[in-house]
Amino acid sequence: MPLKVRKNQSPEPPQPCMLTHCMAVISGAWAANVIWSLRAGPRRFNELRTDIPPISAKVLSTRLTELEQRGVLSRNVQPTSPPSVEYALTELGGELVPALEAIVKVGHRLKMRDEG
Amino acid sequence: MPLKVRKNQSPEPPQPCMLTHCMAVISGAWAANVIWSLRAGPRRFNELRTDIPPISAKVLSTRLTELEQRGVLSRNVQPTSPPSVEYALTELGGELVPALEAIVKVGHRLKMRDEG
DNA sequence: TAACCAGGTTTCCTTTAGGTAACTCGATAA
DNA sequence: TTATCGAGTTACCTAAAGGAAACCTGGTTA
Repeated sequence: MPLKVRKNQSPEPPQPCMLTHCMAVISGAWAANVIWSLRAGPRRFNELRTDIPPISAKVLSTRLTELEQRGVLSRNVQPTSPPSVEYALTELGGELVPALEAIVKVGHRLKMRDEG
Repeated sequence: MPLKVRKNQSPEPPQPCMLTHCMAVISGAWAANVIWSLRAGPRRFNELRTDIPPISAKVLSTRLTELEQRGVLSRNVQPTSPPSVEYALTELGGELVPALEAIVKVGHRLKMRDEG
């Protein structure tokens, strides 16, 4: 007799599409780090590069464009000379911060486990 | 005069490596969905496949192996016939659930924004 | 007038993650 | 004895994401 596929025991139907949707936003290379870096305030392009040394200009640029399109951050050009460009989290972007905090917390435990 | 690179204003030094570390765990394809599916209790291989229809056996198998190695879930074989294999979150895995809940929450807001 | 800065873009290349599909294996049911 | 099931492997292929390095542009300053 074939095994029955048990109904998933969750109290309410889960929403995997929401999960997938949001994961798509934060799982691009360095996306989470960019958001994390912005959580304390606006940051310029080259500041982000020094915050996240291994990121290349190309990937940073790609990621910033993506995140802006998704409404997570805003880009605004300061009319200074030379003009500088500031990136900042939007309100929506700010809502990602608690999620990332939770992730960092688990990161700690994972590292403890890996190291001993 | 070159622009100064402002110090990042965060109150405490951020821990981007923790973030990267943990993101590595949950950002593989369908990894978050697998964990999400297990949050309500143990699940068998084929149950996970029906929970997450687009996942292929190969990727599911890869992901389960990875997640087990990282201590996020446990695998145990029930001596039934045919033997069935149950996957369940470990305590460490359980700590990822609040993070995923936070992510789902933002997923909702992202979707609202995209749709209307 | 040559070099430098900020903030990118472009080109090119490589890797690798992921998808498909076919196959395995031991046990059991028809 | 053939088919089915659960639980995976294995082989193969491809798209696309990411890295490196060079280049660009408009202004500035040495």
